[in-house]
Amino acid sequence: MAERKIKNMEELAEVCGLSRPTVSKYFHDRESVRGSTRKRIEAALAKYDYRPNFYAVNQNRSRTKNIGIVVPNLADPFFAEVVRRIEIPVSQAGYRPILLSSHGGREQENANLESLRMIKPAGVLLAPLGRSSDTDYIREFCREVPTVLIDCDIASLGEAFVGTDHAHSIFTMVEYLCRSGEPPIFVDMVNPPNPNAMKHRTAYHAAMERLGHEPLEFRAEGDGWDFEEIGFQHGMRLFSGQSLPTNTILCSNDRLAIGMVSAAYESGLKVGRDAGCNVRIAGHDDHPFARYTCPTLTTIAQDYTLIAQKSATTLLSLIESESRTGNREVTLFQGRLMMRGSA
Amino acid sequence: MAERKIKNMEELAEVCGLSRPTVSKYFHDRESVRGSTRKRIEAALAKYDYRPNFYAVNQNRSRTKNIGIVVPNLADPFFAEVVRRIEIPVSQAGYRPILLSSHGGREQENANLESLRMIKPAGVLLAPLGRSSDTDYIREFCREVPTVLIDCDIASLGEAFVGTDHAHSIFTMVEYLCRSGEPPIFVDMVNPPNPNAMKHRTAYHAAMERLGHEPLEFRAEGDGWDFEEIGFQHGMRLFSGQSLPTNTILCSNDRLAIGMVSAAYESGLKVGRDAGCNVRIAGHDDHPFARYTCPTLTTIAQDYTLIAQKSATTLLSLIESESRTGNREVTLFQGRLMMRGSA
DNA sequence: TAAATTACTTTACGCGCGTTAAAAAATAAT
DNA sequence: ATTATTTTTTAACGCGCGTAAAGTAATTTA
Repeated sequence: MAERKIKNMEELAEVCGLSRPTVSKYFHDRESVRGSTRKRIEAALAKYDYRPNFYAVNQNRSRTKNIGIVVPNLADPFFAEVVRRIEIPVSQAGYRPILLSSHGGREQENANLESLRMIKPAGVLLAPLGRSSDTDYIREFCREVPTVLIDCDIASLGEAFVGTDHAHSIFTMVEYLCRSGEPPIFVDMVNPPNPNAMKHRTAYHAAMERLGHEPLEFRAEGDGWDFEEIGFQHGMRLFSGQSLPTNTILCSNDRLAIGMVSAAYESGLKVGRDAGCNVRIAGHDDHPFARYTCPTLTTIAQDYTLIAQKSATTLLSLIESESRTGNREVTLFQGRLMMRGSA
Repeated sequence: MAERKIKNMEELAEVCGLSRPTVSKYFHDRESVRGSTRKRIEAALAKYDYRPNFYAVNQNRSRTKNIGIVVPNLADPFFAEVVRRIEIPVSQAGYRPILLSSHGGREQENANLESLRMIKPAGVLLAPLGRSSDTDYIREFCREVPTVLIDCDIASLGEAFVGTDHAHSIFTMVEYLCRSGEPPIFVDMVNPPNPNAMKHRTAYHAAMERLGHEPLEFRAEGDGWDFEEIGFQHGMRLFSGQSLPTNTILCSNDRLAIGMVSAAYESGLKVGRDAGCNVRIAGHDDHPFARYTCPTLTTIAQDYTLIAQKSATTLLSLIESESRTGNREVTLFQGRLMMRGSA
């Protein structure tokens, strides 16, 4: 392929028989040069192995073609799936996605944003940790970089927010559970590290009151993101005692529910809504594995695809228009009730 | 905090009452300047909001402080967990991890490597797609960038390889299954997109022959990475007919097994090794959810932590020593049999 | 075919920092 | 206090590219 090593744009221009500014123009917009010129450059590009120096290109830009994506925890399938769906349109629009996971920690989230500031990204898609986020720092960050929040809304931060209407989805679930059997007890952690947990809790209370039932709560001890284990442990405890005031459990998220279903199985209880079942268990999120629990998990589906698409297009159009108008767009998608076997 | 905006190192040096080269030296190694000088710089840093321009810093480097991490599919929990454990030591060593997922596709894998080349990384940790990888391209890449392969070995590519001894772990599992019940049938996809699938298959055949049993295979149709669904679909089919020649199923990986367990449940079969059970199902990988299937999944644990640590330290020491000696180090960790309820 | 338009070339400066060599200053050792 | 040593300063060049101005060449329009 190569006979001679091209080390910079100057040399590429030379072998094209063109001047450097023309070649530079080409890289900035291939259509901005005459067809015959374009062909000469592309011929050279095919023959020699040259790529513009990434660092030199970006050095004098106040905004680059990078887009940051920050999520609380990549090992959580919800975020992994969302990210996957965001990266596609971002790449297609000619931007480079920079993926950062905060691993559940506030310091890491700040470090990630700090790290992004250095890169001068065109924009950032941020799924914040929520309660443990450093709101002041994020506010500061948003002033500097066009940012769209995902999944977990914080006050009035960022140019836009895209997420799920949790009040609606929890109400839908509670209403369904009440209608089809005993009213549910709500299970969550004492100090949930994940976003939206509090939203679920208050939505549950509101729903129960609206439907004329007494809210019931079980709050599980435990730290970290190992929700299945926490759900399992507390499930074992709950199912061994006689303490359950109702046969219906609504978990704040699917991962807790997955642990609970497993605990029920180990305890010899039959989960489901059919006659002969001992307990109903429902979750929230439509976790990728919710379809494969035994029985399959009744839950609320958050639309990964819509959330990802909407947030990506919102950020992209924000960037292209260069307008930071300030009228913050909030998009809430409604979750869908996935009636499966467990409740 | 700030009274005056510091826009470059020159200005920072000014407010420190120092010269730019001294400040530059500080950023390169804080210990290389006198204590009193260091304090002046750090005082200024606390007072003003300055960060060296990332692009200018790297512009003239042939190697930067970036380390690329490329995985086949971040939505697969195995890789998500490995990545999480790699990022920590990499950051601590002062490098910046650049995470890229190939989303299961060859083009994306190449695009990721291409993208990394532009960044001039100090090194790359690559978990290749395996069968669908572009071996030639990767070889080319490895010549340019110090690369350590993870999880899936390819010929003699890269400076080192870190993974699991699949032959050993499959033998361990087959031996256990044969000893404790009927010999297993091996289940995998016709065209598995994930790495190591072939390795499992040949290891299964070898193990069965060595133990004096006839190898049995079921190869499932299906495309993509939605292994649970494929396992579920074919499980439903297998369990509805009378076609199973043995009551023991060894799935090539846990995700298939998770789908199979679910299908067994839906088919009214009891999974497990106890009397009264209809079928035994085992997997491989110790997927994060293997602990929560019903019953819990017997599988082989790959040590995420060891693989991540070893690969990170190998790459880091490779980078620091600047030696590309050529004697390729291959590290295989032995998987551990996780005897749970399903087999 | 001349005029008008578009595309390209030449020249030159700037970006923020790395880096180096020689000179000056500060500190440590004698 | 003098010398030796370490640290800092001054001055200057380079990196690869963006970009702007002014001039030249090629192409299109009338």
